[in-house]
Amino acid sequence: MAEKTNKVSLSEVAGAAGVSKMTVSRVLRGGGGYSEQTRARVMEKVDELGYLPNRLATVFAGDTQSTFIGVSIPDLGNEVFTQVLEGIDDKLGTFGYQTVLGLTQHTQKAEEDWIRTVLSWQPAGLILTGRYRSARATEMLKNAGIPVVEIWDLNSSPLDMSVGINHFDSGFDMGRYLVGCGYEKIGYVGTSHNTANAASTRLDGFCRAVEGGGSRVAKQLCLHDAATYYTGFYGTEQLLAANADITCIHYQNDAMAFGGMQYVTSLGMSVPDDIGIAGWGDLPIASVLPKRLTSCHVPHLRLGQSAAEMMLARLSDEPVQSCVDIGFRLIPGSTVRRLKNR
Amino acid sequence: MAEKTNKVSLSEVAGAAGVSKMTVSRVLRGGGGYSEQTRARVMEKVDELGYLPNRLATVFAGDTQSTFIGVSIPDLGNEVFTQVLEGIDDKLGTFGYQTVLGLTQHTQKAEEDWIRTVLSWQPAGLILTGRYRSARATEMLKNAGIPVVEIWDLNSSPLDMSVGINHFDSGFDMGRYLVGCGYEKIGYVGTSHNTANAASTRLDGFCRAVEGGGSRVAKQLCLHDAATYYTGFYGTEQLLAANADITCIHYQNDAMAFGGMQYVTSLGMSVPDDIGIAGWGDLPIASVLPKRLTSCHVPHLRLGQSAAEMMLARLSDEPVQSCVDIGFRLIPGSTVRRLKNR
DNA sequence: TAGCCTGACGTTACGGGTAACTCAATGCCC
DNA sequence: GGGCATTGAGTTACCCGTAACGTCAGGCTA
Repeated sequence: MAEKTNKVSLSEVAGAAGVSKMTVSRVLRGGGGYSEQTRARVMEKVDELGYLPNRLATVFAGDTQSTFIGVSIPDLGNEVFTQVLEGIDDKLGTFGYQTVLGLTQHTQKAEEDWIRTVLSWQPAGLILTGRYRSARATEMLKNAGIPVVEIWDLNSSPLDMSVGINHFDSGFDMGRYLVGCGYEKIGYVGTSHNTANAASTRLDGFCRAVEGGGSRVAKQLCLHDAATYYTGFYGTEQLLAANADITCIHYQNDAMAFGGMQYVTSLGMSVPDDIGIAGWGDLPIASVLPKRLTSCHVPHLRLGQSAAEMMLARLSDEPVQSCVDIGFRLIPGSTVRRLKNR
Repeated sequence: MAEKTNKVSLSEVAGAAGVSKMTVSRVLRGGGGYSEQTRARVMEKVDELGYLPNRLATVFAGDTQSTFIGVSIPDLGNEVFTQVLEGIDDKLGTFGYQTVLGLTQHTQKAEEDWIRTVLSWQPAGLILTGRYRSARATEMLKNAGIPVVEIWDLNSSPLDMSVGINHFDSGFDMGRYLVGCGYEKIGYVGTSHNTANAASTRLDGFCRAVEGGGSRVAKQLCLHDAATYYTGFYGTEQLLAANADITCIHYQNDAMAFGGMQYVTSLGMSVPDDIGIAGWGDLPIASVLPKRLTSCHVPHLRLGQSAAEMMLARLSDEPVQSCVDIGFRLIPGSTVRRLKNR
């Protein structure tokens, strides 16, 4: 690498303009304390030399906060999270903050390592997905003394702030709805990287509702794979191979549901006459399907924006509600049938 | 905000351990120059106080490079870019670098602003999507003296390094293929945020091939919207409303192609008997469709990884090929028909 | 004309690490 | 026991901005 990045510093500009670096600093920050003549000469040299300030020095000196916000999400393959991330980055960017991305790959180890590293860069705050993390990570976060927003899972006793939805309730509602539609043997296809995450919380709620309603979850299939189209496809194949009498399948998200729907269609089955399909998340693909996909709408973009807003409010010392339930809405759709009896 | 982040510094650890901060620094970096006894006592205090190094200080002092890599992509709603980003972040993370995300929203202005800001944080390097940027941005990049990888569009005379594909050729191949299939009136549906981007370069190549082959592009529809499912759906509606005799439609990407396919299917048309559909990018959704979608495969994840590898190589002063063509592969698929004549 | 104020700057110190240097104590050889 | 390398530390300077304070000339007041 360029042995000595030929960065132009304040003092070089100062030297060129024939003033002290303090004067240059004053001109650049525009607080006054210099003559118009000096300002013009300084700005001329700034342009000429292509001076770019070194924010490291400012933050390092403790004169100001950094404008980094660390944002961790599990992965980018799941559209659910990319939408949340887009909402966050959009809002943060508008207010001059930068997103430092962390992909935790659904492991606490990766998250802990990332937190340690990113904290060493003195971020202004962190936005983290999920509520379950290692004790060491929690301790570092507490010691860091910076705002932390935990998103996705609503955390009623957050480290600092939290915005998300109640995944248990969301799963429960879906379970109750499917039971209410008259389904008695219901399957579930999802992925499982570990047991402490939002999807498994939804599954818990789902099972509770289904079993409480007198039906049963015939089979929960948790594949160790990405939660996307093809996983839904082959997961459905596996599920039906072992449980041919299942009449309805709930999926971890809409992408998997679409994959599953493609599989059952390839068998010549019809949705919802032969089998019911329910997804989750109300992803964009659902907008072009011939039948409205039974799903659960979550305002992903809004969730991300809210998280960013809470962070920004905290950073400017405004009052912040520490726990925000962004809400969800069950979408009945037409990929499950409504039986008359019941 | 916490008035004075109670960060533990080296000297505090030094004070607690009864040594100088230089000794603590030596112990933490493990280069020797201290006794086992001292090491143990220092480490004990480090753990006790929860000391986290301040990387800002190190980089600021110029003793070492930062481990930030700025990565800009147009948006997160296009799966094409999220895959690239995932490839980049994965590789960078493995080698201890952090991704600072920038979403340029397809505008040079946003990219320029982001570049200016991110450069002030002294990143180790930048990875930028696309090859067209403002003169001012280019100048800043040149002055920065850090490695820059331009991705996506192959740039044969890059600022520094480039990895991507030849979009013109890719569009050309698709055009030639569709003409070869016997289509004579072909439509195109894409989006256009500005004219200087990869998609429009593909469109240029596509038109050239189609017209050179004696067929014609009956209508190019460039919507000012996100390049995703629903845009493909309603774009197709618009296209066919005005040009009912089009027999084949090429889309900017697979998501739009899928949206379009849903629209024509909703009209009762059959693919490819009544109309041909061709996408681009070979996105995951294609893996579950009943008919293989005619498309163009691009190794997105690999592209991202290559970009990161080139960056890492440059950062460790290894020789790097400055221009890498990652290649694409036309996927004939079965959503276009092959006519016998021609 | 001394005294005070103000505008326009310069000077100094600081932050948290690290390189480069200095220094004291110890061990070892002849 | 004196000379010399080795080990285990401490000391100083520096990186780039900014806060806080100092300086100095000129204008105004009493």
